[in-house]
Amino acid sequence: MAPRSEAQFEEIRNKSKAKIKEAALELFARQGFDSTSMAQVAKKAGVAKGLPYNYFASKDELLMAVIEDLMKEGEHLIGQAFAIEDPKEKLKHIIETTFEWLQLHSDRFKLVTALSLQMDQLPPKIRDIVGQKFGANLEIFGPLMKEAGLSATDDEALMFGAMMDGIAVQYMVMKDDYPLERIKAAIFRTWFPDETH
Amino acid sequence: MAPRSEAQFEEIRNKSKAKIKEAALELFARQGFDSTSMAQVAKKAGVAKGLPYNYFASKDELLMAVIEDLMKEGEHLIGQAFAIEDPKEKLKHIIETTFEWLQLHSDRFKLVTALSLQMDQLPPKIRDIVGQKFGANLEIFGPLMKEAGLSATDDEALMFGAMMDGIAVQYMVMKDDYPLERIKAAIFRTWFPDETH
Amino acid sequence: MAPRSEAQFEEIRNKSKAKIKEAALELFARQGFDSTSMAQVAKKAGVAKGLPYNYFASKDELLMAVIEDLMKEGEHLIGQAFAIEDPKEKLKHIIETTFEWLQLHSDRFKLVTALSLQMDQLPPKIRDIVGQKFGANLEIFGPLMKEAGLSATDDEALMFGAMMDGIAVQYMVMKDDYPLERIKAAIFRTWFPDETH
Amino acid sequence: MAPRSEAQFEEIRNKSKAKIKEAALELFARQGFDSTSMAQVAKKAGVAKGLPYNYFASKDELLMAVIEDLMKEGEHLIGQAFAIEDPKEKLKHIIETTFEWLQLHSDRFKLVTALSLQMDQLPPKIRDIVGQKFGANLEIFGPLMKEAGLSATDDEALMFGAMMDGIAVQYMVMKDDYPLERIKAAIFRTWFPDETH
DNA sequence: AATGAATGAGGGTTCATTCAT
DNA sequence: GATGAATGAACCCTCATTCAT
Repeated sequence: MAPRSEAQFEEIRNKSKAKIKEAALELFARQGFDSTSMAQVAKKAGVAKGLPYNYFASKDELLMAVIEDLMKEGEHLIGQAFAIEDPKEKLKHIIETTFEWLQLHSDRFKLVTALSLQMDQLPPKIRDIVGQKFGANLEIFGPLMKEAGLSATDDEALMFGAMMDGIAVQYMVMKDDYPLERIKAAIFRTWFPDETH
Repeated sequence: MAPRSEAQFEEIRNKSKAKIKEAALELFARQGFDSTSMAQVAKKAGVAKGLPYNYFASKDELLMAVIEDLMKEGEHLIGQAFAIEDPKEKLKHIIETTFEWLQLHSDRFKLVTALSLQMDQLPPKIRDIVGQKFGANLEIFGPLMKEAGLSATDDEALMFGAMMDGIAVQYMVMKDDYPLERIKAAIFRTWFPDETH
Repeated sequence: MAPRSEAQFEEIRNKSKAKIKEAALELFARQGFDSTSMAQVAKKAGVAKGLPYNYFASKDELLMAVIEDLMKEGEHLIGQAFAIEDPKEKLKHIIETTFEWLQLHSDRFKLVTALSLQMDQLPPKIRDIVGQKFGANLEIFGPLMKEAGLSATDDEALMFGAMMDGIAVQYMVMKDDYPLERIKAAIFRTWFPDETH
Repeated sequence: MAPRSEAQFEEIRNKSKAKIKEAALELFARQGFDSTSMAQVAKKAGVAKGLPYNYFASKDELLMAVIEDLMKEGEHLIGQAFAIEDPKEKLKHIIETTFEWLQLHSDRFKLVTALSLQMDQLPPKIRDIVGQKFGANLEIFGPLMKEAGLSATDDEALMFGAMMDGIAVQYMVMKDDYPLERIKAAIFRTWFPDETH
């Protein structure tokens, strides 16, 4: 019989990689990176213990791939927001999307945050990715708020960014005990008072 | 040698326990709980590898003891602040102390935050301690700000608390790259505009 | 396409087998058998990871085939020498060829020698091949030297054979640090003093 | 109860280290280094799987320790021989000891020889030890034979040394099929003809 | 109260081998 | 005949924990 075509192999590979990354993301996010064993990942992905190593050279590389996917997703979202013309709408959209994602995927936020907290002992490559991402977050609200006419100073933007991060962390930790909807409403009421929500 | 009295034994025990907890706190805080081995703790404490198990039934129990001490410390600080009469000064003092401690002991904040993020799989006892602490944080600023005449609504207090937590996390992650002084100044300028700093 | 004839298939098979054995020989010789993976062999041979198993039932069988080829090569060389009439020339030719091959293919000698040293746990078939070869070496110089009038006794031949093996091992280990040319010259000077070199 | 004294611990440690090294030597020698697992070593030594790592940082370090012991033993033997005044007796003693050890411990010779053959991929430290040992062997017979009035030239010494190595290798491989006694007798007859054996 | 040698489960990783196509 | 994805046993090593002294 003829061997499979390159395209077929490509598809198989992609599927397996996706399965593994998905399992890894879920487990890393829920239990933390250190507390997740490669065997667990393989099991959850429904593959043999050795397969992940066909696709990822090490546990660290798997984490990297997972994080990279996450970052791409994040960039995609931001990208979509930046396509919006109206500055106020743009900012609103970002805030809204953030809340939405926070609720939908708080585990993923947890993973990134937990990694950020132990950046010192992360493999350099991961450290770079995560660090750069975190730095970017800091600078995102300043221009946006100015554009939207919502803040006169960088300081206000800084504080706003801190608040958003704080909300995220508090929600990650407290989950259903956290008044996410209330604080979201409060934010919109405070910064977009004219509009109806 | 005369047999030691019960009190003497007690003192020896307490000293050993203290040494071990101190070493554990430092290592857990700096390297993370998972990345710290009991052997490292013992070595840093200057005791034999087996001794920690004379006082703490397991690594988890040691963590618990360490966290409990940390919480006590925190309560003590809050307690000091609450001794202040003037509501505005009380709030200012808490904020200032928070910043001070953040700079002095960001590692400890990191430990607690990292633990909070993986609460699901923490031993129940630790989970309770940490969770309760985090919950308390949420509720602390509301009354204080109202007392101090700084916020009309609970929502504002909620946002303020989130911001403080956000600042903490951002600082833990970025350390010297974070404009801590600037944001601190901005906070005081915003919430305590009359006064000189 | 016309269906290929049996002969064509045969040729294709032989080419693949040859490619794989060649790659295996080179890698086994350079890195050792244990340190060479089947994946490496396949890659070096330019075939898929599974193909070697179409031709060789296991890594051991592949080794066997490689060794067998090596032995055949050796026998061929010996055969050529034995075609020489003059006994002295015959012996000289063998010695010279040995040195030549030692320099050219010390890696292959290394492979065989290394295998010989762990014969106990070699698959029986390999053990037989290697063992028999080694035994033959022992007996080869006796008749030759007698024929050539160079040694009166079997003992001298035995010592001569040991020396040749010793030179080989020492050269394999020390490579360029070993005075191969010098010892070769010394041998000829000692056993073929009349002639010029 | 009082803890054991430092001397007691020292003794326990030494005993365990010795047990482990002994087991390792035997297994490495018999099966080869690569083919021996740490679990096997532990089992043969009668200790738990993890204990060897209390004493040797890695499998390589264990090998190093084993080799070092072997080298020390070798040096001790040579040292004893060098205490002999009469040059001829000295040489005879070395040769005799070599044969004796070869018979008694051919496995150990095998280990060192096998390692020598794969020096390229040995950890540098081991490579150095083994390489230096092998080099020393080359130079030992020259002075000795001259002293003993047995060889006029360096070349003869070189050939003699090669022969001794060759005998060793042949014996390691063929074991009981090898005429060790006969070749030993032949050597003495050739180089020490005056004496009776 | 204190010591540190010893245990063994479990984690990351490799690789010979199989098999559907 | 050929491909390479998939399997899983086995390997090296770490570390929480136990225990005799």
